[in-house]
Amino acid sequence: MERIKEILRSKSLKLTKQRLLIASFLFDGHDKHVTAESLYRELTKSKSKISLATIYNALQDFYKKKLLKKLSIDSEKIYFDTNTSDHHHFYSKEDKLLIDVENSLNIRGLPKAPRGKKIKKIEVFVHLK
Amino acid sequence: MERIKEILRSKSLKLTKQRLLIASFLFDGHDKHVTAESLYRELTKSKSKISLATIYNALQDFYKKKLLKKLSIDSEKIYFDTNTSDHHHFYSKEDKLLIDVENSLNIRGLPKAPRGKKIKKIEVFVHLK
DNA sequence: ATTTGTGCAAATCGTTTGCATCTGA
DNA sequence: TCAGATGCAAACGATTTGCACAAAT
Repeated sequence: MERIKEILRSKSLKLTKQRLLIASFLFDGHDKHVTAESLYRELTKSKSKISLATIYNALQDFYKKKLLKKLSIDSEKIYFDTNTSDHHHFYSKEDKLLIDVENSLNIRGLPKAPRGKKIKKIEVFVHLK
Repeated sequence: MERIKEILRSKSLKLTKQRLLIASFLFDGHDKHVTAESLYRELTKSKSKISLATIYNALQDFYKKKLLKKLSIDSEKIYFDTNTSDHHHFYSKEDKLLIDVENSLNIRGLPKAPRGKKIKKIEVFVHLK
């Protein structure tokens, strides 16, 4: 728990009951992929009382402080990834399944970015069936 | 125009005024990336009368008939691509710019798909800044 | 004549926001 | 104390849908 508090403190995020609840779940050492909805279901499963709006706010706050990565793999929902390192994903839409693919990928043959533009990041989604 | 009609007929899509308008614009021989909104703006720029709902319906119909590719690069909107071949994209969120990257990409180091799953397609988005 | 498409407006869904109230520093 | 967080409910924006009317086969 002190580890969790330290994470929030290091980002100047106030240690509220709700944020501690969310952060404890997200940053338990295991990589996780969540949506606001899935996180809400998970946290309210136990007796915890927290509103969906607070979840949305917290996810945005954590994302802005770079504690989470945002994945726009599907126009339907926003996924957040606790693994903030450079990596890719397997995605199964029907199973709502996201699996990390560590960045061992070697991509060759990429044209250079249009003039005036730089490459910010390369995102590879491997869609499964 | 006979070419456009043939495209729709080959997919058993009725030749309505609105679909011909949309298809003529989309399949003019140049690869295009559109959203429902951008297409609506484009088509109503001239005197053409067409409703946004019809655009949404037509895009979905064309997509289901594989005349368009759907790009979920951004959780905010759905982009449709008239280039239905296997290829990738540069994307600049701020410029709302999508550029095709022909499939000369060579990706190595990809882990095998989880058991029971097959790879449907690999989508590479190169985010620009 | 029958099937299919169109176009409104209303409904839906994920997400954001306004605001009164509460709470951590 | 008091800036910042919470939690409703209302607002939002993109997309979908129900349904009466119109058009294509």
